[in-house]
Amino acid sequence: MAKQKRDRVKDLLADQPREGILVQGWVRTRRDSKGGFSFIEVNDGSCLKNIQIIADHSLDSFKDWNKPLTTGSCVSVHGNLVVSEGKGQSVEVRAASVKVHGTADPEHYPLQKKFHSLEFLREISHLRPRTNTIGAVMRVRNRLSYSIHRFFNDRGFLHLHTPIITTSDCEGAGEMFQVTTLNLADPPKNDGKIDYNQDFFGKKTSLTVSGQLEAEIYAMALSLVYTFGPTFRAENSNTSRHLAEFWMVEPEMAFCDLDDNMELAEEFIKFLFKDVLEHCAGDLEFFNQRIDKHLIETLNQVVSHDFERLPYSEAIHLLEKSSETFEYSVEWGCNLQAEHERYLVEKVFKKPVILFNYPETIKPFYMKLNEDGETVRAMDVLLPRLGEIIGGSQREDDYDTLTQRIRQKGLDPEEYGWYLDLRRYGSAPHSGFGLGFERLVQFTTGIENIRDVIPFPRTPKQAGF
RNA sequence: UCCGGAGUGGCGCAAUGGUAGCGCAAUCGGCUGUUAACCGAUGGGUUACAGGUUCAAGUCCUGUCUCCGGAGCCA
Repeated sequence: MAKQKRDRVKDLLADQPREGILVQGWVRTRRDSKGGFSFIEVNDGSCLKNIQIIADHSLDSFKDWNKPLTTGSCVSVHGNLVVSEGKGQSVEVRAASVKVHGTADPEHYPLQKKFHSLEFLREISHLRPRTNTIGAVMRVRNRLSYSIHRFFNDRGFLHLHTPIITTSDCEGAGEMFQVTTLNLADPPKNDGKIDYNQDFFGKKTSLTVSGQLEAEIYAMALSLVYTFGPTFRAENSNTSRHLAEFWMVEPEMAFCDLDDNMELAEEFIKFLFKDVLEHCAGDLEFFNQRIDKHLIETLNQVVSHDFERLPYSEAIHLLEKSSETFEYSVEWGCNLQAEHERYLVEKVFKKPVILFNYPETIKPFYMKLNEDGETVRAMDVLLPRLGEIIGGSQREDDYDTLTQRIRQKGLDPEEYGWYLDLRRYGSAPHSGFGLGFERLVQFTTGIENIRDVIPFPRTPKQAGF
C-alpha cells in the first residue's frame, strides 16, 4: 500500500472540503470542550496560519493522545477537511485518528502559548523557529533568496561560487578571521615569527570579507556574474545591523559604469520588494500588525518612487546649510555619520537615496578615479531607518592609475599581481556592488535586530547552536 | 571598542536599606463550537557571579560576565 501523501496546512486552508487528508505538524494550542472534543491548532511551517483540528473524545486513539497532546508536541492527523462550524476559519479538519510523535512536557517546554520577547527567543535559537515571528521571517528570507537568483538569472548573470578561505590579507576591508591548523599552544616559529610555511596552505589564510576581487576575475571573461555567499568580519561590532557572519550578494558587471550600476541597484531592490509584497502577503501582514505598523506602506513607497541620486558634494552642501543641529559637523572630505545619512533620507528626501562620487581619500584603492582627480565613482544606497544596504563602485580599470592608487594607499602593488593583470590584459570598464542580505531581510520584515533575521547569529561572544 | 541602561519564579515586570509581590504560562477544578478563550484554586525565587559597607542588602560600593539601546567600523 502506498504511503499517504502529506497535506500542507497552506494548501488545506485554500482547499475545498474533501476526504482523506493527512496533517503533520506541531501543536500550537489546544482547547478542550465539554462537548466531548478538543480544538487542536497545528502549524507545519508552510504558512503563518494554523489549521484547526476537531478531535472527538470518542475516537479509539483518544486514550493514547489525550495526555501527551500539549503545546509544542508533534502530531499526525488523518481525517477530512470540512466546512467549519465556528467563526474565524472557513475550513477545519475533522480527525479520524490522531497520533502524537514527540511530546513537549508543559512544565519545561519554554515556548508556551504566550508572548515571548525576541531577546529571550534568541537564547533558545533551537526552538525559536516554532514561533510565528521567526517562522514568518524565515519564509520571507527564503523568498528573497529565491528571488535574488531569479533576478540575476533572468538578466543573464552567472552565479559564481567564490572561495570562503582566502590568502589575501590585504583587501582593505575590516578585521579578518584567521584560518589555521597550526597548534596554537605551540606554533612553529622562524626568527621569532610564526612560520606559516608549515600551516595547511603554506601561508596565512583567512575567511573571506568579500568575493568582489574574485568576481572581477570572472566578470572579465563571462561579463555578468554575481556571488551570494557567507561573508565574515571579525570586527567587534555590537549593533543591531552587524553580524560577524552574514550573507552578501555581489554582482560584478563588465561594460558597466557607475550610472548603470546605480540603475541596477535600484531595479534590484524594487524587484525584491515587489516580489515579497506579492508572494509573502500573509507574513507581511503579520509583521505590519505586530512589528511595524507602517511596513507595507513603506515597502510600497520604495517600490513606487525613484531613488534620489545625490552626489556627495551636494550632500555636504545640503548638510552645511541645514538648520538641523548635528553632533558631528560636516565638511567636504569627511565621512558622513549615521545622523547625516538619516537626515538626508528621512527628513530631506523621505525616500531611498543613492549617494555617489565620494572623495577618494575616504574610499578604497580599487574604486575608479573621476576626471577631477578628487572623487571616486563610489555609491551607497541608503534606506530609511536602516541606513546603508548597498555599497558599490565602478572599478579602476586603468593599469597605471590603479598601480598609483595602490601605492598612494600605502599598499604594495606586488601583492596585487593577479588583480593588476586584469588591467594589463583585456581590461574593460566594470562595476559592481555588495548588498547585505540580512539587512534586506530586516527591511522587508520590519525586524529591528539583525540577529533575529538569520537562523543562527554569530556576533562577538556568541556562536552558540 | 566607547557612552548609556538592564540582569528578581519558565516568561514579562514590581518592591522609601527592614517579611520578595503582580500579570502571563504551568498544574488541578468549573464552563464553553472554542480560537490571545473565560472563571476559581494551587505550586513555583540562594534576586547574574565574586568581594565589600551595614545590626540588616534585590536595593549602597568595587570588580567580572551577559544582554539591550546609541556611536564607531561597515553590508
